[in-house]
Amino acid sequence: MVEAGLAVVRREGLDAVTMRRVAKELDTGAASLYVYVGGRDELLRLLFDEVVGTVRFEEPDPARWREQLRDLCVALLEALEAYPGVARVALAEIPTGPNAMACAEALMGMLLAGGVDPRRAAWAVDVLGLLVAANAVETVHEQARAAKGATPFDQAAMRRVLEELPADRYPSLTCHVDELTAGDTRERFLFAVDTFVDGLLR
Amino acid sequence: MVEAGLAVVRREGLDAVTMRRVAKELDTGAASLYVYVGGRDELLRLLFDEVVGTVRFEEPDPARWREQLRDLCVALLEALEAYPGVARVALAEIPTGPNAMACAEALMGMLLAGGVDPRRAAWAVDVLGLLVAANAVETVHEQARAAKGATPFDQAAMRRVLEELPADRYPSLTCHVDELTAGDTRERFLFAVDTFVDGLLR
DNA sequence: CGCATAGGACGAACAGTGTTCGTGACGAAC
DNA sequence: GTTCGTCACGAACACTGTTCGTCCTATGCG
Repeated sequence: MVEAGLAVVRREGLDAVTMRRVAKELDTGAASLYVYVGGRDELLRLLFDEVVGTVRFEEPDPARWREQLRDLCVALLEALEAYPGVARVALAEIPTGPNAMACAEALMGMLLAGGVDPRRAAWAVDVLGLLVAANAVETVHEQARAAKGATPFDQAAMRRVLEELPADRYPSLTCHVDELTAGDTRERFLFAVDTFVDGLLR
Repeated sequence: MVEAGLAVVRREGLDAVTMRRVAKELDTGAASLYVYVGGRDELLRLLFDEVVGTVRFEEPDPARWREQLRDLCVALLEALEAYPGVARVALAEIPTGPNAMACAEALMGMLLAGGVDPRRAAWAVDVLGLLVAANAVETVHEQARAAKGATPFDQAAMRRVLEELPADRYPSLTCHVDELTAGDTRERFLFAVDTFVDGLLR
């Protein structure tokens, strides 16, 4: 059943995951699903945890912790991007599924291995999760627009908006249009994670 | 009309902002709204920009730029928290309203005043916006649960989840329950912003 | 072997949602 | 006074999540 839900997400996105749609995927009626799952929200939570469960990670190694942390964040982002919209579930409420907890455990372990003190490490786990989820959501919307509209990237639209801004009221923005539209989502995501970890190390 | 929408948001949250509900607030029918606004999405965009427009900020001052940046982020967060759910609009797509752009302009100006090079500053504006929006969404959900359930804070629920975790599979998490549940949302938000800016300064 | 009972499956219905269409009413211009 | 155009809006459409009550099956029991 989770499998059927994931198939729908992969093909048509999270919004297409309605009880009737998933039921049709299983050749049954919508009401039958309520025997196995409490409701749509619970189904979405299960889907999210299943997606998070697809990422594999290694034991924290003090010698390579930063690389490991980076890799884990990227792997998480890629997993969430493969199932468009699922990241929104993580923003709706703090995930507490077993796979999500395993991921948090790994993040925490890596930060501790890096010598970050427990308090800052604990809060950093939260922030990193937020960054991954928020970035995944943004990427998905970009993909959706790319698939529908003519512009392959959202950068063009953003550039147009910036160029039409009055230069007298928005001097800093209009002076740096190139910088503001530079880089793809992956680069920007790595920038966010890397500078945040930089900050963790003072 | 935006005013009516904001009144509904303030009292009942973003989910209560339906076309029929806003129409009733204006003593008219839902169909009449489509004369002034393209659809629900556009209405939500207008609401978001209006909320962002309530925050006031000063000219970037190289001597106090970090304090100014912090204050602006906090002001933004508080504005979004006052209108529960509106922050979700910013996560659904990159805001391009005039007030949002003015805010981005101010952020960019402060970062540039602080000597951050334009490229990193441009990307940082994005990340800070994401952090504010994501944090606002999280706070709202906490407020909603506090208003409905018995637990005044979500911390108790989180603590319960952590304490029921098997210690052998989640050693780092179960060892640091106190750190993971410490601090309120405001503290955690300031931590995120401050360490990110720390990272910007190497 | 026959029957009863429990449990899952599911059609229909309810109360909503965003959006559109066609009708109506009101006011202004000629 | 008549006509025209613009705005207002009730009703309808195609959906949504969820629940209720019925039906059918399949298994355990006598």
